Amino acid sequence: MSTFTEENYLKAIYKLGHRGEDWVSTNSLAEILNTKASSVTDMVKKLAEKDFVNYKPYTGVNLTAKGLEIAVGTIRKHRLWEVFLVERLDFKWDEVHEIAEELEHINSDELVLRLEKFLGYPKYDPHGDPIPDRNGKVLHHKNRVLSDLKINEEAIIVGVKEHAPSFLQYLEKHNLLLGTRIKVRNKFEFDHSLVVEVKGIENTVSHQVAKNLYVVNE
Amino acid sequence: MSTFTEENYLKAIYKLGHRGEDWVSTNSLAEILNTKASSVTDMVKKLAEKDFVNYKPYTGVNLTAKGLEIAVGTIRKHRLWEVFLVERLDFKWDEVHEIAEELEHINSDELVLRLEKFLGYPKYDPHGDPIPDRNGKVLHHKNRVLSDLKINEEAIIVGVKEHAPSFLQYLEKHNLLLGTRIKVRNKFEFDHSLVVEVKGIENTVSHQVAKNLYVVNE
DNA sequence: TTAATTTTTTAGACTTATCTAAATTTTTTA
DNA sequence: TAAAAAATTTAGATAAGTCTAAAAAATTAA
Repeated sequence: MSTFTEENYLKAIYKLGHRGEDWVSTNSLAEILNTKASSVTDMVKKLAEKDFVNYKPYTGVNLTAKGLEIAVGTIRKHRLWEVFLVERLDFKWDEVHEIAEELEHINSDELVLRLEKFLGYPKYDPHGDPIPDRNGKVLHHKNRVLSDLKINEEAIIVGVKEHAPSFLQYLEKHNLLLGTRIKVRNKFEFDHSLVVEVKGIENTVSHQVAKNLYVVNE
Repeated sequence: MSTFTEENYLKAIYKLGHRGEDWVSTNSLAEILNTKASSVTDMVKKLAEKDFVNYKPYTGVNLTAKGLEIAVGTIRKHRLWEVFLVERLDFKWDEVHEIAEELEHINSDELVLRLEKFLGYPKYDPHGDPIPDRNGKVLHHKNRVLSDLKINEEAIIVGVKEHAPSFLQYLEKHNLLLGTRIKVRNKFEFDHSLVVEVKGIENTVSHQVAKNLYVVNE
């Protein structure tokens, strides 16, 4: 069994660990968990004792198989609940993160399986993030972002890297929702902004936006 | 704001307080909360400081308006989630208590309102308990139990007083579900058991069962 | 390659919720 | 109504998770 807090630590380690480094640093964890480095050190030792993480002093942590299972399980629950909130309760995609952050810690395997079935076995959450299956398998297909595209390349928006409500609201206002077909018309070296065509209309998009939109060709 | 634990204390005080005594005793709280009297004393002082309860040493506690609101709100959430679990996720009525016990602490007014709408504004949970409305109003119509009926009186089962899975499973096996029309055929002074007729079939029912079934005439 | 800076850990303290054991108050009973 | 029993509270400890301040280790830079 793991607690609310432990699950949040494991989730954070998972998210940082899957973006590069082999060892996740104390400081980076403190930052995304909104806590202090000293608290992280304490907690990480407890997680190591429970065999949820490997911990090397002054180096960092990474997940054991046991820790990985809990982390992915928590993310799975988070994303399934987000689908429920948006598709069944009519929340908007920028309103669900906080609530799902609580719901993800509800502890019942049976509940998750039935929720998944009720929702029709969705593969992605409302932000385009893949939902891990019951065995912890995650699809990782989102390797390109809008700013990677060349001039005249066409693609479809399939996900967002940034989940801040303000970003999601921006996308909504600018017709840049998931599933939208988009074509790069021009790119500017100076500020890395680009001109894109969406539904026949041209618009300028900043680098900040372009690098946070996952796309696929086709 | 109130914590998980505080909500459970307030709920417990509400349940005990609405069954008689003006002041709920430390010991009775300890018993239903599965904790020790000394822990209850500590907690109750903290609740009094937050103005959730009135506390008189060596006498007991009762709820303030603020405490009542939290208690009823928590019960409202619990019962709405139970409806969701049974009606949408196909759980059985004897499987939902534990899960709802966790879900009831999720903190979002908007979520509760949308869940209630999604479920079609149900008035009762799967055990026949009334769901408080958004203003905290609760229908209290279940004043009679099966053992109160006289010989040849007829009634309909509308709720259960006891929620233990073993009791609910017993009722299912004996066709004593909510909505069932029932007629008392005989009553025995000796052990207070009674003979009832359900769908033309006669069956003996123990006092233990009869006093835990809420009924209404007609 | 030593000094300065940054990162990480340790030490000691706080809060919440709990416990056991002892003390106190209330209630019961003889 | 005084003694015994039961209920309640206090005192002192513990565990989880956090904090600040200081010490130690690692990294960067001159």
